[in-house]
Amino acid sequence: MSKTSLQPPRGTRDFYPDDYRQREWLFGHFRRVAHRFAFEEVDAPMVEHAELFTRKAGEEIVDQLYHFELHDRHLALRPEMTPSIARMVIARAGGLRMPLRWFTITQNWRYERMTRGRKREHFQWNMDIWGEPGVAAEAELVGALFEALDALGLARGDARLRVNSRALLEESLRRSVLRQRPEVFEPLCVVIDKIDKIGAEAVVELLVDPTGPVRLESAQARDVVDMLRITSLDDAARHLPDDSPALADLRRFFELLEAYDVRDRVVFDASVVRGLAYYTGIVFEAFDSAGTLRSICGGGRYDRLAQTLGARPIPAVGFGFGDMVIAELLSDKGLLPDLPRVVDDVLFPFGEAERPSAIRLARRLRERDHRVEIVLGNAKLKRVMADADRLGAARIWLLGPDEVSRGVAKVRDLASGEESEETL
RNA sequence: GUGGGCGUAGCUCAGUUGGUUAGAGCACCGGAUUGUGGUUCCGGGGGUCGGGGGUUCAAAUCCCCUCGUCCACCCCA
Repeated sequence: MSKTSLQPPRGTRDFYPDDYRQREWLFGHFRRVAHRFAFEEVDAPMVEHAELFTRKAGEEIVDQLYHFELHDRHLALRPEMTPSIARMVIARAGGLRMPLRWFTITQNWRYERMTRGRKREHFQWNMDIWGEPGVAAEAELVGALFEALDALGLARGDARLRVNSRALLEESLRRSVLRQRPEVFEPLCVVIDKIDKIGAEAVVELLVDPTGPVRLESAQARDVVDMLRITSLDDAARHLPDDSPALADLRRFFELLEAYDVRDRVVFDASVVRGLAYYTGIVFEAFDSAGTLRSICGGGRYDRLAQTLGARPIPAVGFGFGDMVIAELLSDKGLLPDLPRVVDDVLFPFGEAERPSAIRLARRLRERDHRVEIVLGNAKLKRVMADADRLGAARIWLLGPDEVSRGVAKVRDLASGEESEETL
């Protein structure tokens, strides 16, 4: 019989106590910020019906599903949280007070090639607002994500947000390319998301490819690519009518960011479209200023997702913030803390005769929320002291035959060395 | 998917052109006589050198395959 492999499957991680403390430190910041913004935490199953995720716009994420069939059901591990949130919202849409603010911290799965900052499972903090069509929702989310970056200890200039609006693109294309075939907008976005990676020429090729999903004419494709180079709102305005709602939304969005005091950390960039098909309006992604890592987080407005899933339209906006890239960035900057184990009290019964007294004392301390470790086996005092020291325990309680017979225990403060007696 | 680096004790690594029973530091366990501490000193356990095959009198060392991991490219939340 072959030996069972002790390694976790490729692209997955074990969390030993040190790692887990670091992970909880990060999640704790996510959670505190979410609570400060009055978001409620929710969760959904890690396994969903595969069809919840299998959209047909050519997204890479669909090809990377961990999926399997079981008893004629096609199931998949969630690659992202948004569809599950959408499912939950839609299922109770009639009874939910909108706009609602929900957040999740979940493990997501994608079967993909690993690189720095990307494994096959990762945790993601999601913040979503459902039922609010205005850009106040986007601004609130961006405010929250910058608060998180600040809380984690990053300096103001360490990370920036790039913002665009798919609605801007859609409006300007509606008069030309999209007039006859509005359905190509989603695959078009998926293609132009690749521009940073494969270059403008390759994107044009994909857009005109007669066997592809978009099939633009050459001149149209070049117009689209040219628009992506725009880096100021005023330049973008020249492609649009004065009464463009998308442009007004973006301008208002930037105004609101001033009130959040983050306007200087956000730039307009027409090439940001995001790789997911369901975005419809403002999209954004945060990246480290040095530009050495992948995007830290990203999100945007996805007003048509509910319809796509067969429900009545509900406007929605959200972002996902992964645990891996931010950990790389914090680690590079020396901001990832080494967190020690925390134990308040170590209780040492010298022998089995004293153990019941130690147990009763432990119960009292635990009721007061102390973290209490009872020495479980036979040990020498010297050894127990050294262990308590290394644990970082605050106090050690010595319950010897002498003390217990007098109904007391000796308490030693390990930092000061002071000893006193406490009644048991 | 392509190219490269790495894989030796729990961890970080050393191991000279192939040559006895494979090493160090840290960690772990025990001891330095009586019921008191991260130091010190002494001792100990632990490795089929990632796995498989080959060359050789002899392989951690050379060759092939394979798995894992890291980096770059490629690709993408």
